[in-house]
Amino acid sequence: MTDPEGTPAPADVSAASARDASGATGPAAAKPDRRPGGRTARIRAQVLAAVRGELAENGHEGLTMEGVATRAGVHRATVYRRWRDVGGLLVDVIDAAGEIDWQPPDTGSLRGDLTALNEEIQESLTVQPSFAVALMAASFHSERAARAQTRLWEDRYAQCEILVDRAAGRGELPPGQTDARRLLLAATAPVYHHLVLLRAAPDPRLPEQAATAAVLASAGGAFTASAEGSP
Amino acid sequence: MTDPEGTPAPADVSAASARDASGATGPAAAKPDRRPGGRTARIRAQVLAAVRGELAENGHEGLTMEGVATRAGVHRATVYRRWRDVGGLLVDVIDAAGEIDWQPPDTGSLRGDLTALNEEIQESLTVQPSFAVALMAASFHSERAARAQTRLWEDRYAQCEILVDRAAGRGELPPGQTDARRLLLAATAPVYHHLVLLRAAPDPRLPEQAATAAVLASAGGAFTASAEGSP
DNA sequence: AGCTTAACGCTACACTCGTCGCACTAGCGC
DNA sequence: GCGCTAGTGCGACGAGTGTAGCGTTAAGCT
Repeated sequence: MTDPEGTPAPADVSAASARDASGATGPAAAKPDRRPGGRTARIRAQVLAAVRGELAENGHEGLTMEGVATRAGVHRATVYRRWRDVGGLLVDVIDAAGEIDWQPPDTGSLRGDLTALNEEIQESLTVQPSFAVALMAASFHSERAARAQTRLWEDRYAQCEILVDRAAGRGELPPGQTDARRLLLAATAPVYHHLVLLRAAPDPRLPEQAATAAVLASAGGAFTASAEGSP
Repeated sequence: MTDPEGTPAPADVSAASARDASGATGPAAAKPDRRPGGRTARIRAQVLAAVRGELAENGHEGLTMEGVATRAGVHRATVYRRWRDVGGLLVDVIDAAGEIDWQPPDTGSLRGDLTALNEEIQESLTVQPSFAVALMAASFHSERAARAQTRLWEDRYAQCEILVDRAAGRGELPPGQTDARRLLLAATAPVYHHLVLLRAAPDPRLPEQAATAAVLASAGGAFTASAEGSP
C-alpha cells in the first residue's frame, strides 16, 4: 500500500497508445499496440473526456477513479486496468493534449520573453481547471505523475533556453557564457512560489517584476559561468 | 466526500490545545480549553510522537490515521475526534514544534543572510523525513493543512523582512523603499522550485547563487518602489 | 472524599477503494 | 463469413476509512 507502483511491467498499458513519439524504451517497441481498434480508442476518448469534465467540475480534489468511470460510462475495473491510478489518468490526458508543439514566446527582448513566459505560467496555475495544479497534487501520490511533471517542466525549460541564446545574440547579456537554466529558474520560480506555496492571489504585475529582476541579475553577471561560484 | 471539512464548527478540537498564542479568533476565546489535564495532554503527546515516528519510517505517503493510532496506543476514534484527518495531525505537529522562536540568520551581509536562509530551506526540503514536503502534500487534500502552510510561510517571510531592513541600514541597498517581500521571494523561490517541481538533486551551490542573483537584482533597483511597476 | 462531565475505549456499521476471476463482446487476421 | 483472443463488463471479495452509539475512565471542582 505504501508503493502503489512497485510492479514495473504492467504499467505501460496506457503508455502504449499515448506515448509513441518518445518510445525509446525496449518493451514499448516490442509491444507497440496490440489492438488499437475502434472500441479501445473510443473508450480511451470517453475516459479522457470524463477526466477533463470531472476536473472542470470538481477540481483535482474530486478526481476519483470511480467518478471518471461512471461519467465515461465505463466500468471501474477497465479504468483501473488501463490507467492504474489518478496519476496515470492525468499523464494520459496531458500527453493526449499534444503540447509538444508549444513554442516559447518571442517578443524581441529578453525581458519581454520572460514576462510573457511568466504570464503563461501564471495563467496555467490560475485557470480552472488547472492541469498543472492537478498534476502537482497527483505527483505526491503517483510516481508516474511525478515523472510526468518533471518531464513536462524539463522539456519546457530546455525549449526556453533559446530565449537566452537569442538574447545573447542581441547583446542583451554580459560577455561570458550565461547559465540559461539558472536564469530561467530565477525568472519563473517566484510566480510558481507565490501562487502555489504562499497560495496568494495572482498578482498581475508579478510576471513582469520577476522577469525584470532576473534580467537585472543577469546584467550584473549573476548567471555567468565566469562568476565566483564555479570551480 | 468532495469537501472533507465542510462543517465549520467542530474543526477546532485540536486548535484548542495547540494554538493559544495566536488565538485571535472568536470561538477560540469562548472555549479555550475545557479539560487540558493529564490524560488529554498525555494522549496528545503520544499521538504527535506517533505522527513523527510514522513520518520518519514511512514518509508522508504512509501517514495514515490508523497507523498513528496504533503506534500511539490510542483508539482510532480518538484520533478522528480530535484531529479529524491527516492534515489536522500535521498542523498540530507543526504548531507543536514551537517554531515561534525561530530566528532569521544574521551573518553581517544581505547576501550571507539570504544564502544561510536558502540553505535552511534546502535542508528542510531535503532531510528525511521532511515535514515541509509532508505538509505540502497534505495541503492539497486538507484545507486546514493548506492554511497552516500558508500561515507558516507567511510568518517566516514576515520575520525575514528584518534582513532587508538591516541591509538597508548598512547601505547595501539602493536608495528608495525596497519591497522586502519581493526580494525575499526572488531569493528563495528558486531553491523550492528546483527541489519540488523539478525534483532535481539538491545543488549545494544553488542557495548561494540564488541569493547572489537576488542581491544583484536589488542592487539594480528591481525591488524598489520607485521603479516602473508601481502606480 | 464525592459529584459532574469531558474525554476516551470499544463495538458495530456503512461506505469507498482496489483487485480478482469469469463470462462475454468485438477487433483483427484468415 | 469464421475462429482467435485482446479487451471489456460484471459481480464479489478483502482491506481500509470514517462515523455513531454507548459504556467507562478520570480530570476538575466543591
